[in-house]
Amino acid sequence: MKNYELVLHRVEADLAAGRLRIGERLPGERVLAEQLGISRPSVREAVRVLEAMGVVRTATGSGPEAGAVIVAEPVSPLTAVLRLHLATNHLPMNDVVQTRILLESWAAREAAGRQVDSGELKLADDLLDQMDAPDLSPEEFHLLDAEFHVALSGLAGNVLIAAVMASLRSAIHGYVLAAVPNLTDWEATTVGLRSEHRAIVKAIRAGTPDDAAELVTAHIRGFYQAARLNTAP
Amino acid sequence: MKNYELVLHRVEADLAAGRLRIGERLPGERVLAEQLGISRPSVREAVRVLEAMGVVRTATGSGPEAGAVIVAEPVSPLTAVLRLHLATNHLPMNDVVQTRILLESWAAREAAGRQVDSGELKLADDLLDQMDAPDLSPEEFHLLDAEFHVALSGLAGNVLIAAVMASLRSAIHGYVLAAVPNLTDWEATTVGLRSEHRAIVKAIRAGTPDDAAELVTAHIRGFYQAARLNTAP
DNA sequence: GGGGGTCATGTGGTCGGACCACAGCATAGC
DNA sequence: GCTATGCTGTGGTCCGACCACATGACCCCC
Repeated sequence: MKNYELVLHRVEADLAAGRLRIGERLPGERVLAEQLGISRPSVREAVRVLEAMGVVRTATGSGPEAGAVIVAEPVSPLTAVLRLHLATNHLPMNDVVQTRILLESWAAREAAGRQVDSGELKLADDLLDQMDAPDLSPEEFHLLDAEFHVALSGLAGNVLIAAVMASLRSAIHGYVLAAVPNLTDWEATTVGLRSEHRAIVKAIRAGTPDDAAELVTAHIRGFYQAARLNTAP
Repeated sequence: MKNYELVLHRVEADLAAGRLRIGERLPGERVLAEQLGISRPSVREAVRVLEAMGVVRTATGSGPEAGAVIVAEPVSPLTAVLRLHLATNHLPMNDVVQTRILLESWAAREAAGRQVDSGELKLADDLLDQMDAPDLSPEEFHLLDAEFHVALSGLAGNVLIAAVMASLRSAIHGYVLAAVPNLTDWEATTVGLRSEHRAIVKAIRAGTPDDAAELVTAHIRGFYQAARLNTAP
């Protein structure tokens, strides 16, 4: 067993046993090193891994915000894993798109089925209004688009699926932007996407699960076909 | 920008550009440190993160297997992220179960729909035969069970979904085992699970997607209800 | 007594150097 | 020709030091 794994196991056990809770601080690196009988560099390697896993956030200085604070941020590590494995070309873009369709159509169906109240839909509406601005760059448009889709996924009330969706969108953001030139007509594309978004929200509000799921599926599939993103980048 | 992030960006860029391929070796830590003008500890922190992300595998010694070799192992990092966030209690077990049902029923539907050839089903059959052994411990049984479910998910041909499924199973393995005492009758449970497994494979082989998906959904939901695992641990 | 500036303190961030264990390979010796 | 030994390069670990930063206590001046 490598020394830095001692720290990982210790922290995981402390979390599982409730000895460490979100918002609390990890012991200082020097203290942790002495407690476990290992060196500070070994502790640091473990803290780095925990940081990459979205379990701690480190900051310098003093005060309650400094040090290694326990957080629960699952999106960034999932994003990192996906991005890196997309980069190795051993994760076909087509599989990512297929997963998006599966998760998002499910979320839309769930949201429509459980009759979300209009307060939850307000964020989505606001985002759609922002996307109506006439002079958005592709980058700005897609950031709002991603936020909208993530918000929709959140309506289903499943933390894990929402996190995976958010990380999927973040991971492929660069690839999507790079594919914009493949579109024959950017303006026409945005008009279509905008009206499809409105239709999806309308279906969820109306409480018609099958319609909502179908609209989402067609929406995603249509864009990736237009952008020719269904093959490995 | 922290120094170890220099290494991460450098490696990700090299992967994306094809300058680093799977099976190749990362430059030595000392070399990397000098190339980027940073210290070896900083490089080591980055390598640790890459290792945790399933992108490199490190080993001591010399020869082609030693050093930091580029690999593509998405399951272990996903497992680690899920396990850690389950430990923080900010990821409800119910959401994980719901995700399992969604992914696995989809995979079963896909597999049944595309008429997998019997060679691909042989692994699943073999695992089911092994699970018929009369004196399996709960631990052994669930390991085989997990392997069976992961194999099924693989039949759909989506690398990402198969990886997520495998990591879900690994992450909850401990929780499942801990819940075995909740079952009123372990023997009767295994008999039921075994026959359900056979029925699922039969439906896939018969090419009846709706049946396959429905059987998988009932199978998973039934077990978690019996084991009372639908609430946070 | 109050207010503002200054320094002590503790945090992570970084560095250089050193030594160890390990695996493979070149080479010397038989 | 074969074996055994040492050389080489790899990651693994440690030590000690210094830096940048944010805070809070302290002190001086008004």
